Amino acid sequence: MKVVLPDQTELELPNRSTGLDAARAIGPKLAEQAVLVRANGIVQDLRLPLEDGQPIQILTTRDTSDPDALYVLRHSSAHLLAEAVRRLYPGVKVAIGPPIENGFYYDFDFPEPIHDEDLPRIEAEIAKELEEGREWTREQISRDEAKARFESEHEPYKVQLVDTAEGDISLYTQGDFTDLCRGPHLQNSKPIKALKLTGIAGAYWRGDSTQPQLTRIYGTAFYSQADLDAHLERLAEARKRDHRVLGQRLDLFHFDEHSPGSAFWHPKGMVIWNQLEALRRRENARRGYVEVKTPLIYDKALWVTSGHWEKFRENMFLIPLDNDQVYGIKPMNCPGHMLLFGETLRSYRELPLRYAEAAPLHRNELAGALHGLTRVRYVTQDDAHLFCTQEQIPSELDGCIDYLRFLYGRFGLEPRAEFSTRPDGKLGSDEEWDFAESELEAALKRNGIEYVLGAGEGSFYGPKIDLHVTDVLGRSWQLGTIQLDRQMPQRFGLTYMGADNTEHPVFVIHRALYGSFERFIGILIEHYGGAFPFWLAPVQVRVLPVGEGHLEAATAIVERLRAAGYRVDVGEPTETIGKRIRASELEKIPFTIVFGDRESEQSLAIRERGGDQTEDSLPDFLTKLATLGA
RNA sequence: GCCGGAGUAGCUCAGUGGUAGAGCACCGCUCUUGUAAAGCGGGUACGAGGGUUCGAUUCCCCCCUCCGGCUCCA
Repeated sequence: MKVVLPDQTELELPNRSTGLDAARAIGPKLAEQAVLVRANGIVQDLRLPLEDGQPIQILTTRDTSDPDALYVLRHSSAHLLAEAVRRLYPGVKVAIGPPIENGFYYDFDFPEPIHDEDLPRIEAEIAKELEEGREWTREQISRDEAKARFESEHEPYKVQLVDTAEGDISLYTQGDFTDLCRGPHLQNSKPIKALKLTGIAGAYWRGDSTQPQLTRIYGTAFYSQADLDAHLERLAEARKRDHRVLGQRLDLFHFDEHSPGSAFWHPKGMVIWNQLEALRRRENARRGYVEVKTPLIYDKALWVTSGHWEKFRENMFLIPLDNDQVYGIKPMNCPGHMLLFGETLRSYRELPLRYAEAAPLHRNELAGALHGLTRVRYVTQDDAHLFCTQEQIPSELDGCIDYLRFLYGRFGLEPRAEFSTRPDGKLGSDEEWDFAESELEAALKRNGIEYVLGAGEGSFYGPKIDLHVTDVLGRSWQLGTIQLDRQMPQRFGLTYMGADNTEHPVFVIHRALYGSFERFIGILIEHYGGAFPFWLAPVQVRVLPVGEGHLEAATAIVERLRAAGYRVDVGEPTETIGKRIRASELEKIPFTIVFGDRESEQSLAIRERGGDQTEDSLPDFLTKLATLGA
């Protein structure tokens, strides 16, 4: 047989040769440093046979930043962790231990809880393993054999995994630890030059909250200590961009224990909010939306009709009244909009009817799920409900997608699209979902949007197109969403009178493009690292009089700029000019004007955020600002 | 909600079974400033409740909040 190397040369090999055989055929050094092979672009264990004619690429310990090379390193590291834990904690049961983005974890069922202080001890045990050196061997056995083996080792989680696995089972052994594992793995532990355990957390077996909770140990590993150091440095840098840190430092918002999950918006934070609101209003109007306002609380009967009582009650704040009635504070606007639409018999001439409302919503999120602005209980969606005929669905979806592109382009955000399909416990029939899902998927394809499938991730009333972005800590958050809903209008008995003088069912598209103001602003803070573009900056220009004698002239400049509509303040000369410039930089104000003896309205000393300095007349500066406006 | 961790001044942190300290911020005074921190002085704090103890910020219990995960979701 032969395989094709990356430089297109062909390598002749005996039949059934493995990746390692191929490496050996090229050179002993390569064989020693090899960590895995990419065969036909797919990662494969070095111990597995190649196929005739395949293009192959051998990755080595020198591919220190290749994601696949890191993956295999970390996967093997997870096995070292398990070996160490089994030695230190007799009676522990092992579950699973995969590599993940930036590291790896292993889930254990400990007889006694372990704590942060245990980590150094485990790390030391792993260091010992690394010092001794470990080799991985791979074997393939039948399912029955594997099951018997893990049963005799009293590893119930492994037995369960075997039960649900398909085909033969592969095992990897290093030291005295054998794990059920698909691989691939390193040849030996030599390439693991830096390994660090990063934390302990609870995690449900198989990600299911009805299953027992296991103890997850997180760690990370690299091909060099320098890479680990750089990784930790990046984390520290990311932390500085964290919207919770910047929100405080830039005086944008805060949280108080008297209302967990509900932000207090400071004046500077409200500037950003209001800029987003203005953009939304302007663009909604341009795109044929109409603004409405609906109640915040409704009786139980409304929530029963909408399906929220059945599907969403856990997340709702309820208000019991004396007379056995219960009211619920709205977690979504849709039921109110259904009532509004159904208030009168609608004509086909009125459709599509696009109701927009950015009302406060309250969702009783689990206490442990709250997270800065990205997961709050008091949430404000830039919500809209598009009531339309079946025929209008494609064009309405196209309109939403166009709007999305416009909006995200405005901020330079590049979200990932996810197509979320029917969940367990959906409302409505499979046929209705077939239709709704096909409409959404067609819209994605028609508009050339790449997406991943979120099977079972849809809302209880309809499938969704979701937009996700990643925060500085690598967590993915959903922002915008477009959902097609047949259920809600049906439940509210909504119809329209067609041109044929009969009543037809109404469809509703639920759509929020920012998603929520809170989460969107949280993401923007991190996206810009607090250095907002001019049109969003809470303070756009600060004027600094050099001394007391310049305060009056500086204030006049401020007034001129304010009159032109800009957000401007003055930094009074209570401190040295150097210190006030520093403060202005730390507050990330786009322009700082220093005004002293040398300046006049004809020659302003203008410092841009970051330190660049120019000289400009006030009228020219105003002209320049106009080009930066929203 | 679950697992683990943490709550000391506005912020970042130190510290103790005998009621606490620093830097920054803030306030006052001095200086009168030229593109990322001028000098001196000053005020302010042990998350809530209960217990052990002569005495608890410190030890124990419970609650709350926050942090890292899990689950869940804009």
